[in-house]
Amino acid sequence: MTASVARADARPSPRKRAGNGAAREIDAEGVGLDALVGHAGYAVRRFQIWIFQDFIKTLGEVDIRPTQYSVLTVIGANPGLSQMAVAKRLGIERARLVHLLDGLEQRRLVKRIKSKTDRRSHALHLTPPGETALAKFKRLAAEHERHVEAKIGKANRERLLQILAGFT
Amino acid sequence: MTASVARADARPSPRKRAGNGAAREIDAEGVGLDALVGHAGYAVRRFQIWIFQDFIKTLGEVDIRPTQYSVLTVIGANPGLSQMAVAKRLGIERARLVHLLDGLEQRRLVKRIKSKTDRRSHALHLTPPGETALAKFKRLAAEHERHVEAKIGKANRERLLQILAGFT
DNA sequence: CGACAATTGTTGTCGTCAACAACAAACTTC
DNA sequence: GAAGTTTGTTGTTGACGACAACAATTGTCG
Repeated sequence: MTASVARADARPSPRKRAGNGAAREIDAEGVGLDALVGHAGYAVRRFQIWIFQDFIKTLGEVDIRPTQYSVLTVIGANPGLSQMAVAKRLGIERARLVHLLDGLEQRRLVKRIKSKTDRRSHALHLTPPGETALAKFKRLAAEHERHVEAKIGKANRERLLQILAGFT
Repeated sequence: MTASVARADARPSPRKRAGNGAAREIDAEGVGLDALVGHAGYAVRRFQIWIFQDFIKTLGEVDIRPTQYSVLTVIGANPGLSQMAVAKRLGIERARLVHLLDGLEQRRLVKRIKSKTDRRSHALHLTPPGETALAKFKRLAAEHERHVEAKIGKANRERLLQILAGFT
């Protein structure tokens, strides 16, 4: 079993009300995370929540969420892609992509064009206003990225991208 | 607009059917991610999905998900915590924690004990079988962590934990 | 050629999760 | 004691991942 690693910070920390049978630790200061501190998944989850919230807030004025941004970016860089290709590349299920494209198409950012060579599939394109809008989205996304840099540091952000490059 | 950075890899790559008005890029090889490669959020999201899937699979035999594990770990390390304290510490909404605890209590892993000093709050404790079970969960979680290490490398995993330590 | 398998887009359901809103009970503050 | 706050609870909404099933179309292979 190895030795137990029960408490992460051994700071005495002035307890609020260390009652015996009562609920302790009103604030989150003296609460130890125990084994959680050694788990990459926990840190990654918390960071991902923070980063998405900042993205959503920064792109709030244009009402674009991270997934929508990723879809638009890939279509913009690879016009004519099929829905399957986009879904595969982004790790989105094709069933989910249907709804995403429905929304983007209603907003006149994306067009589904019936393919001539394969009548099952749709060739995805940005509309002219979609191209203009995407340019603005990219500027806002770059601003969001600067928030990330300010939060964890320039070098750390680049190291992070390098470490996780295999998952993109 | 700066110069467009449309394709990430400039490899010729034998196209499947580079039709003009047709859907291209059946497989996900030649599809460029464009601006997404520079976004930490995208890489983090993909990594987080992978890491959670591995966690769920590795802890599949005991049917414990990441959030449940984090709740059990914190309660185990800080017996008597209130629901508010756990929710705050883990960044979970207290409304969500209610359902999580309902499930854990039905499985006899956790007990809600009415606090004497504050009759609103509950003091959270692991049951004896809960303690035993958590020990097993921790062993499985450590195994999952070794999967992470095998995936991104030992040094990279530690660097990652260090970079994201501020979010725990 | 023609039957059978595979693919593409679509619809639907299910479960997880974050974000709110509202509420009763209990506590705090003044 | 009245007003405001906190705690736990219930409910709703929406994004999201995971499946399953289906029609239309295409590919395969005997």
